[in-house]
Amino acid sequence: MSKSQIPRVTIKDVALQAGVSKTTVSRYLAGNYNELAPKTKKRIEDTIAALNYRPNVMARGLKRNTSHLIGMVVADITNPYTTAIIRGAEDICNQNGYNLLVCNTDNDPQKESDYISMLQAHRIDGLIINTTGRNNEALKSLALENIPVVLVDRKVKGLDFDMIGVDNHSAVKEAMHHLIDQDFERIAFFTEPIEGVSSRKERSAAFEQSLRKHNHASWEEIYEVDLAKEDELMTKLSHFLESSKNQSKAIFAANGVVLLQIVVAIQNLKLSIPDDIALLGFDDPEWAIAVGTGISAIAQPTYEIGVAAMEKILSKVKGSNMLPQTIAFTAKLNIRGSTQK
Amino acid sequence: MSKSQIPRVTIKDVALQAGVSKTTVSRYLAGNYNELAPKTKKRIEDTIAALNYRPNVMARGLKRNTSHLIGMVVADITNPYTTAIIRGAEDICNQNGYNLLVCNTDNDPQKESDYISMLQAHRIDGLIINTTGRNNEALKSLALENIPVVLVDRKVKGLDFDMIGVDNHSAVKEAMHHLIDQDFERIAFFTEPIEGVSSRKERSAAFEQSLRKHNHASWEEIYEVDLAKEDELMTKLSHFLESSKNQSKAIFAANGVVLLQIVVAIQNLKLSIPDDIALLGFDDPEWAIAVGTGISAIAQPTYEIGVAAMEKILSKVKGSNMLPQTIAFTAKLNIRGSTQK
DNA sequence: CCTCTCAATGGAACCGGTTTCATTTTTTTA
DNA sequence: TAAAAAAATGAAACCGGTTCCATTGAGAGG
Repeated sequence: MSKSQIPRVTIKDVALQAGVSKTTVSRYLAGNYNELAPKTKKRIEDTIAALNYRPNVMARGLKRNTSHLIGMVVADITNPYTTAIIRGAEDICNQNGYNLLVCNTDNDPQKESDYISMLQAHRIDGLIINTTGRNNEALKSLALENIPVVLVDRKVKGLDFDMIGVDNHSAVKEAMHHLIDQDFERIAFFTEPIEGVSSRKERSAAFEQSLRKHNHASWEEIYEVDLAKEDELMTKLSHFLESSKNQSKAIFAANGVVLLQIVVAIQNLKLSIPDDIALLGFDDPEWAIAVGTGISAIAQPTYEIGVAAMEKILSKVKGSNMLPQTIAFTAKLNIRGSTQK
Repeated sequence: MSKSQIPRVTIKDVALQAGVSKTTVSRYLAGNYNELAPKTKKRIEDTIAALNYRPNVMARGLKRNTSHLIGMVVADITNPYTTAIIRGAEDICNQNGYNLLVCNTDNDPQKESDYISMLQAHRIDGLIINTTGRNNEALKSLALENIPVVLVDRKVKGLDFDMIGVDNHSAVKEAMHHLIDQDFERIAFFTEPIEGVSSRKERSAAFEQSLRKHNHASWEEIYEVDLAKEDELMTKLSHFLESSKNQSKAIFAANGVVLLQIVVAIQNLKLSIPDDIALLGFDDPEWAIAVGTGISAIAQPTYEIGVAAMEKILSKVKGSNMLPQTIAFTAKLNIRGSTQK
């Protein structure tokens, strides 16, 4: 049983009540006060307040061909990295009178594709995306329709879009410098499956490169772990531990999610950080400071990344046609107890 | 300099190309295949694919008076509690062909009010809100326009809406039972300012009541902390510690955010959990298991709360007129090392 | 063969704004 | 004071769909 619909107040109601035409009200709404007689303006103002009128964004959007909606497609909304970016983006978005449509893909290309379609149907004015990298065609079709796209964290080969992220190479290099300084005999790199994800690729490549440059023996110890598979992390971790018995060792976790899983696994194995094993993470979640004597970690300026991405999108929405650029923020290495002997 | 607009393909283009009327295409879009000759259907299908046509949701919404948008207003999007709820809500939302507009208020009533207005302008079909409790009029105006509202975590006096949350009273009682069993001489409750927030009120009330029932001395030790103020937590924590010198003691953190801050503070004071001080939290963030020997915590079924909230909203959007109800999930107490002597 | 149904389709109004262009009113200027 | 210019306002078309109602055509029944 459906409820009776109460008709909402429209521009026509306001016009009638104020004794002017729709056109005049529309001018008021657009803020063209200079075309309005002061007393007319006042009358409309009062009427709007009295009727509690709120213009219908869909009607406006239909005519103007703009929705005042920005789409944000993220791979994992429960990841603190993601939420910090959303927060930054959302702040700027809000300040500019836009709203944010947030979509969570769980790194599933199919979901991502569906979402892009839905967002397109909503005629979003712009899209910020942390993409799986498997929907290039869909993204290109957005671009064809002149909807600006900004990539966050992950760039995609063959797509010439703006990209906001951090300088993964320098950050990893600095961290590795620190680890190598501490003379660990073995250093392993744990990451989610690299596949086509640019940030994972950059980080693992920088890891390997650092070790090679120092002629360190561990340069091949990159473990790719699918966290969705129950025991995979523990299996690979055990493998590393067994192969490095009686050697001093460290693990470099490629992002915050992996870092947490490794901390938990180490806990379960009743090992101690850093005595049995040192640990360093890319991403510096709030809790890193609270585990043991603190976990060394690379902090990304996540809020700023979100801000930058939204600013870029909005400038394009408003007509800028700067060429696509890659903005790489500098990440900060925070050294704590977990990597100090 | 604004770019030249490429006109998007519309229903008219499809109709023309397929050699039928807009009406017929519209019927196809609505899925009324039984009113279509099979070969007509096929022709439209092909044309849509060929032109890569995607119907404009705004045009549809304007006529149908529905946006297929659900608003979600949250107090703190960086809180894992919040993101887990969003994730649950989003999953259901997506499965039903709706999109989620996420707004982050930072617990600021002004921002909340602005957002409700914006969402109203977008003609959202429903609203899920974790409210500051200071915008009752705005929420009532939504209800007046027949837009269903579901409250999450916090109910508001005077607003007869559906509400999804947990049974705070039972959860706190169970946790207190555990703490009292452990014979702590002093137990303090740290919470963000209670103000009008129902969940905070319920939890602190249950805390006090539990202690009174057991004639425990600590029943007045409720500390309200504004985390935005730099030193407030440390000041109040020190106060508690000094007043309980040489006594065994525990702290009950009223939510995950407070819990994290307390862990960090204890860390800074170089105190040990649970030897110097025991700790238990409402909310069981993923990292709780990884701090020290694990932090005892009350886990809320956050994902399920999000799911339930969205299901409730959608059922109302689709016409259900069940009376408002309060759904209280059962929280689960996970006892770990932090409260065991 | 002619009506009668019923399936298939189209025409046109409508949703609530914006925008173009014309018209009315007011002010300025000669 | 009349003409010209400027300011204020309104009528109507439009945005891209949906929906009501009318129309067409084919097969059924008499």
